[in-house]
Formats: sequence, C-alpha cells, structure tokens
Amino acid sequence: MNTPQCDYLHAHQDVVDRIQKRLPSQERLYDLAELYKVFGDSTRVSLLYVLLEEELCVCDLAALLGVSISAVSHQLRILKQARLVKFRKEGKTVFYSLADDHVRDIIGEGMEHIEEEKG
Amino acid sequence: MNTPQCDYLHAHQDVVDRIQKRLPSQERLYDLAELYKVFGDSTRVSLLYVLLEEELCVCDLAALLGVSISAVSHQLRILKQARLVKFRKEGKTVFYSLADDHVRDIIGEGMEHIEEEKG
DNA sequence: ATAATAATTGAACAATCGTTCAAATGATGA
DNA sequence: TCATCATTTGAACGATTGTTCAATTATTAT
Repeated sequence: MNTPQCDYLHAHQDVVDRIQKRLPSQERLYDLAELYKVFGDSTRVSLLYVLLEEELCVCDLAALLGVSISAVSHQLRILKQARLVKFRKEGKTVFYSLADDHVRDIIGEGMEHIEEEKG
Repeated sequence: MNTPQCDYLHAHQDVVDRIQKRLPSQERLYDLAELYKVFGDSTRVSLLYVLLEEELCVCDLAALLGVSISAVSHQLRILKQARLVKFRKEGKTVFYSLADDHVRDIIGEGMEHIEEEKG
C-alpha cells in the first residue's frame, strides 16, 4: 500500500521526498480533517451560522433549524468537543455562543467559495 | 419536529423570527456543509495540502500519502466534483493541481484554529 | 494487433454518522 | 417532597462513507 506502484513514480522519487519534508505531520493533517468534519454537516454548520448572530438557548436553536431538541443537543456536544462553542447556564436554560472568532473566518472563506460558483 | 417544544421558546418567538430572516437559505447552508465535508477526510485534505506545493501525478500523490492509487483516484474524483482541483493529461499520466486559491485560504484558517489549541 | 502502463471505475464491505425515541439529569417552584 | 420544565444522554436504526479488489479504459511503444 505504501510502496511505489508505477515506473513513473520511481522517476519522481526526488519530488516525493522534497514535498514529504514540507508536509505537516500525519497527526496534524488528521486533526485538520477532524475540524472540517465538524463543519461538514448541515445541522452543525447551521448552528454555527446562527450563533454568529448571537447567544441562544437550545430550544430557540432547535426552532430556528427545524430539528428536534435532542438532535440539536447531540450536535452541540460535538461542537463543544471541538471547542467551537461555549455555554452558560441560567436556571434551567442553557445558552450557547461561539467560542472564538475562527468560526467566523472559516465560514467566511467557505461562503466565498460557494458564492463564486453559484452567484 | 418543527413545532416549538418548550415554553421558553414561545417567549422568544421574536428572536427566532428576527434571526430567521438574516439566515442564508437552507440550500446555501447545505452547500456550505457539503464543501466542508470534502475537506473533512484526511486523505482529501492531505491531497489538497500536497497540491498547495505543486502539480503532481496520481502516482506521486499516492506515494506521498501512503495510500493505494485506487483510493487516491476515488478521492480525486470527489475533489474534482467539488471544483477544488483541476487536471491535465500528458500521455498516460494525469497531473492534478488546485482549481483556485480558495483551498489555500480555507486550509489556512483551519490550520490557525488547530495550531492555537495544540501550540 | 499486442503488450504494457497510468489511471479510472463499480461492486462490496466494514466502519462511521445523524437522527429518533425513551429514559435520565438537574434546576425551579408549589 | 413532588411535579414540571429544559436539556442531556444512551441505545438503536438506517444511511452514508472510504477503502479494497478486480475489471476496464486510454495511451503508448513494439
């Protein structure tokens, strides 16, 4: 699986070696993929988008997205684990908000890409 | 599923309505999630990361990532469909490169986020 | 034509994912 | 303490995903 499989490759072993050196570690690339995976679900990306506007409780988030409270809660847990959102409790209610400004930047770049192809 | 489910929500119907208006269409948010989904696999982000450096053939890409030619080819097809990479043929060899600069920007923002928490 | 090579493709498989449902927390007020 | 409410949690389910393997296409050279 990791062994060269075509003659052409052998002619470019130097290229492979050179780029290999500049590459982030496999672990880093894995973490990067994990981050995008979190954005890669429409419920979660909608939650993040909504939270760009303001802090909201679980119930309002569910109503805004049109999904069940339970589904939202499950997804909020994933966003929490990825350190993309934070929360505070007020009585029985839990309010969620963005953890930092990276979400805004990442969503901004993504939006630019899709708006370019769709107009 | 889409109906309010808690008293608290009823008290915030105005908030829900206000934010609803500023929200991109469901289709747009779905497309956004689809874009991140493409970045959300370590084989694919690695391919994109490697292609930041230079144009490469399928065989070299497979060697660099340590995966089979077939697996790389399948993933390149997904990157192609998302308009993130383009290709040119030279004899039997196919060279892939990035379609535009959005990949660089999106990966840049993602890297910033994970480097902040890991150092 | 035939053989060889680079890459693509389709089917199949296990693994992962997101939702639903029901049950459980944790906080509040009666 | 008991009932109620907002949220969380765990198990279960179907759906989607990424890889492997084998077969195929497209290109080149003999």
